[in-house]
Amino acid sequence: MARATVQDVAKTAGVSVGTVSRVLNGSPAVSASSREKVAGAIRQLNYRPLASARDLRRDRTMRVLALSKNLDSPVISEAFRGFGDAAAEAGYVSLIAPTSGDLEREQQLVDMLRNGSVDGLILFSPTMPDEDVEALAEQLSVVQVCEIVDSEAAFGVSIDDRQAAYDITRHLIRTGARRLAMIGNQAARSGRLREQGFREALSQAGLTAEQTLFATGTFDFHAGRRLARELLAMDRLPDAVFCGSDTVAAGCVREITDAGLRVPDDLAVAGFDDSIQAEMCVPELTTIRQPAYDMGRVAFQALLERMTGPGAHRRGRTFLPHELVIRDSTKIQ
Amino acid sequence: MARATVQDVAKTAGVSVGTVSRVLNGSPAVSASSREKVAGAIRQLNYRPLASARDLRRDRTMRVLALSKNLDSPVISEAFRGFGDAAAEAGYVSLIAPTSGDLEREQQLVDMLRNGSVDGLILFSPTMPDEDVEALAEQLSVVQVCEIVDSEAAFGVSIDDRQAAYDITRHLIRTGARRLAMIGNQAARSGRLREQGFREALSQAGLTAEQTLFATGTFDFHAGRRLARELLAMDRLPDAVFCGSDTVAAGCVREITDAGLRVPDDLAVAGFDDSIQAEMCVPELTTIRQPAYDMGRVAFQALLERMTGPGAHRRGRTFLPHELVIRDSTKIQ
DNA sequence: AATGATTTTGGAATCGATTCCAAAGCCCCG
DNA sequence: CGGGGCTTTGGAATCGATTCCAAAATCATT
Repeated sequence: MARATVQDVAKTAGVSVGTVSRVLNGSPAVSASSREKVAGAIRQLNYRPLASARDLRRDRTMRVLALSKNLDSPVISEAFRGFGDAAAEAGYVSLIAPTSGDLEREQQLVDMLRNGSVDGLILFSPTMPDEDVEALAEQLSVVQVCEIVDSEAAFGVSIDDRQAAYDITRHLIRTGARRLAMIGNQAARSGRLREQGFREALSQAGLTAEQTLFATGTFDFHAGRRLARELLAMDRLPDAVFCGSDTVAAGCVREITDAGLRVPDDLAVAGFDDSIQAEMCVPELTTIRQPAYDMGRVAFQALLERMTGPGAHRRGRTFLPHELVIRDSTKIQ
Repeated sequence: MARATVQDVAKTAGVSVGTVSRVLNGSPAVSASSREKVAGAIRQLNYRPLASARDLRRDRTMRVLALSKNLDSPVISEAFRGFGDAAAEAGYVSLIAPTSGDLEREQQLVDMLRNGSVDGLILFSPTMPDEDVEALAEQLSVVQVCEIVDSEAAFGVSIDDRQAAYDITRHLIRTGARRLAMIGNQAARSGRLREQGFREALSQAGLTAEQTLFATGTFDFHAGRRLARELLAMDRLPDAVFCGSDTVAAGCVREITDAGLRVPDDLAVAGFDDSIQAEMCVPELTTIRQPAYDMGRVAFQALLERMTGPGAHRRGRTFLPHELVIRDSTKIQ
């Protein structure tokens, strides 16, 4: 029992393929009686228009794709939810694919945009070099989220990572910390911006970083533990450590606690993202809330504009407001 | 600058479209000189075959899709990694889309299989009724993972949830627990199987459940806390509580600890999944390891068989071995 | 050099849905 | 009843890549 085609429906309904197509696409130029006959035939044959044929003719797919390294990041999963909701409202199907940081896999997925498998692309954390992102955005509909290449061609949505790191570092200083350390991720552009904000806040207070550690491989709970161990091995402990993510901060807190020290009394810890991990941690983490859901929504809006909008593409970045969330992993006042 | 077509490439290379297509598809029936000319033209025009045209003609897309409620579950993200790796090895592109438990969204995504946007579908946690899954699997290539409808037509991969719950409950009993409680998720088929295993282990030991609580909305950290509060309000505390997920167990541990009680001395806690949360928890959780990555791989293999295999489809379920991971949230010996 | 076998090529037909154009059908009004 | 305008319809052309068939080119052999 092969798939029914528009021809089969036309024959069954006793009309022409043109009429069937018109019914399918809600054209008003169809009589009620034809509409009914076609609807009946469609039901009878369990007909669905073949996507590839439709896409070929229409020259668009009504599908958009998001690429990220991982799926298990709370920020990404939340941003994708916003993206997906906005996409659905506009009649688009949204898909996501993890690249695992593998360039070849990423290329294969980006090719889906190049070969018209999807109409638009969201990049969360590209592995490819910046100039490739730029070249891609030059021709096709691409929007970056969280990690943004500062480019003419590409459009991006994120928080102001530098400012956010600045804000939370200032909070650490305000609560009395003088010897500050940082555990960051230099592999990510956002990580470098956060380092910058961290250093600016310090130098503005007349301080310098006591220690800055950067993960080499993954930036996760275990990395947090490992790097915290290095902090604990220092001759004189810092007062506070700013971590580039909640997950890493949680690892940090865990290692400190296991060593018999107390957070925040012996060593304050600050995270980033305000993911569920910040609340699961004991003590709960002071962190920066990223408006991930909204970032996703805004990203889709920008993508839609690029896909359908007039020639003049909107460019540059959009920064959404972040929020300092103060909890018990840092000292009071 | 419109997209180049196979016609353009043919003209530029000075050959026919047939030859271009043969080069694209690596047919041996092309002379070296033609091959070179075509390769040059492709590079010059930056040509990519249009997916929709190719898919239409070939009647397949080399794309597969996975559907799940959420993205942020560690089991799902890991299973999808296995699925994606296996897919890539076979030359398929794998995509994932969250449904948010919304039936309409799910239908729209399932339609991607019906209308040939993808060749196969993996279902992690369908929202649609069982008979719909079955009807779908009757006609098209569908494989279930984790949550499996026990059907003739559908093929599925999971662990033996009943047995796993039985095993971990027996461990609780072995370590001295007599008054056991459970916090589960009756909304999921796997949750119901786990409840069954829990009860079987109890009755085999001549015990009955002291308390069984089920989440009504989401099954997450906060739900764990909320339900743990109910346990703590009982006249006489249970010895141990089996939770249907690590995340919920973590919430449970947190609530118990905040109440000034100690895990496992006052109340032992067991989780499920062996996700990173099990290690982030203090004390770390005794739990059941699901071979999520392998489940994903096996699921793709099954899907591939359904997509390309001969008429006789493999049916039924495949159970992969789980593993009891003993940590500090349960008593020793 | 001719013949046959083999390799390589060109180009038309095809996949299925959409769209455009012309023709047919309908309605209304004088 | 005829004709101008409107609605509705049929069907061919189209989107771009693949594939099949026949023709052309090449090669080998005598």
